[in-house]
Amino acid sequence: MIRDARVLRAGFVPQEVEHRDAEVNHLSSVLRPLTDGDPAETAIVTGPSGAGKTCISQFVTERLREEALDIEATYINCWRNYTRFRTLYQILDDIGRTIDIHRQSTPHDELIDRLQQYDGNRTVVILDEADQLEDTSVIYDLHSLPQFAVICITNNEEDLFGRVDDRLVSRLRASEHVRMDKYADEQLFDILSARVRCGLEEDVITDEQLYSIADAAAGDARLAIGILRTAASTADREAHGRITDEMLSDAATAARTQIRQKSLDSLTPHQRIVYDIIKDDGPVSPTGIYEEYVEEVEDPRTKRTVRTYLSKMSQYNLLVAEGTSRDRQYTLVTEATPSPTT
DNA sequence: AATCCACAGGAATGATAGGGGC
DNA sequence: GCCCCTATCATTCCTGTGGATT
Repeated sequence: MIRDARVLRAGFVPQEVEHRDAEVNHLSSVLRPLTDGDPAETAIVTGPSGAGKTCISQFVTERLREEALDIEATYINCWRNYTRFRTLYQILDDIGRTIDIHRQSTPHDELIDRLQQYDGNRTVVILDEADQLEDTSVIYDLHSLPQFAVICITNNEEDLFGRVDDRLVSRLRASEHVRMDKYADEQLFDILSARVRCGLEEDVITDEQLYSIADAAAGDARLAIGILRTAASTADREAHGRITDEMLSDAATAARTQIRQKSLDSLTPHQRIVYDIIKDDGPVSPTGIYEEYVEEVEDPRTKRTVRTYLSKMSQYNLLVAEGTSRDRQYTLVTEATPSPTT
């Protein structure tokens, strides 16, 4: 029933991108100078999650590499923990300059020097989720090196600009912007059916079912494909000839909880306790949370630290903060469960 | 209107862990 | 084993904000 599992995987870059011609052309034109060996501007790609930012960035760079021999590309996901050191390290690793670098005992400056001295091919560096960088100076580091072309991918450009220093902001504002929106349901449907054509046998899933996936995913292509993948693998495992509606709705909830679980697993015990307090007590004020927290643990951390936990968890989309100042309250992110119809 | 209070989050600092060089 | 490096986490101090209190 599964013909080609690759096309359903997260991170698969298709041969043809649906409904993103303008954005693809725009980004291509920014990177075009590279094919003549010239430096290219920094590009910023913004849009909500699952809008195809990562996909078109990789698609464009791959196509560029088909056209010109001497272009390298490296993809870095800055999501979580990506410090300046690790980012630089990974870039160097990808271009093969880490042979004699020791993971834990090399100064930053040494890494920068390596990059500066790099005299190999022009390289496209895709910084995915760049707004998640702990230390945005990496962008600055790269920006000033002509042999690297940078694509910064971010959900929200203000989040990114708010965290880089002023020198860079003005330069980034001047750089090329590719803005993307959520997919409409029909577009999502087209994307899904293209994947189904390559990935699944015939008649495994109906058009109506694809529409209901598109609807549940609310414009998020990554989520939509995730749902399709999970449902397909259930059907495959149970040796069912086709995907049932029940598998689909299970897959939809699974896809959501999976994302949440991943974030949850990365919490420290103390953070987890704070999370559970909010889960059990519903909307709580920061002081309420802290008092409860002090009750529950042996060696409580400071208030400031708990505040850091709270803002971290909101960033991970586990919590939402409502209200400002004194009436601020924290709640768990309400599970969005869009119903198939309506 | 002035003041107070709870809160958010930046910056600097310190403690601790772990890898490599010697 | 000691020294040097970085990472990571917590703490302390501090500034800014906005609603509440007087």
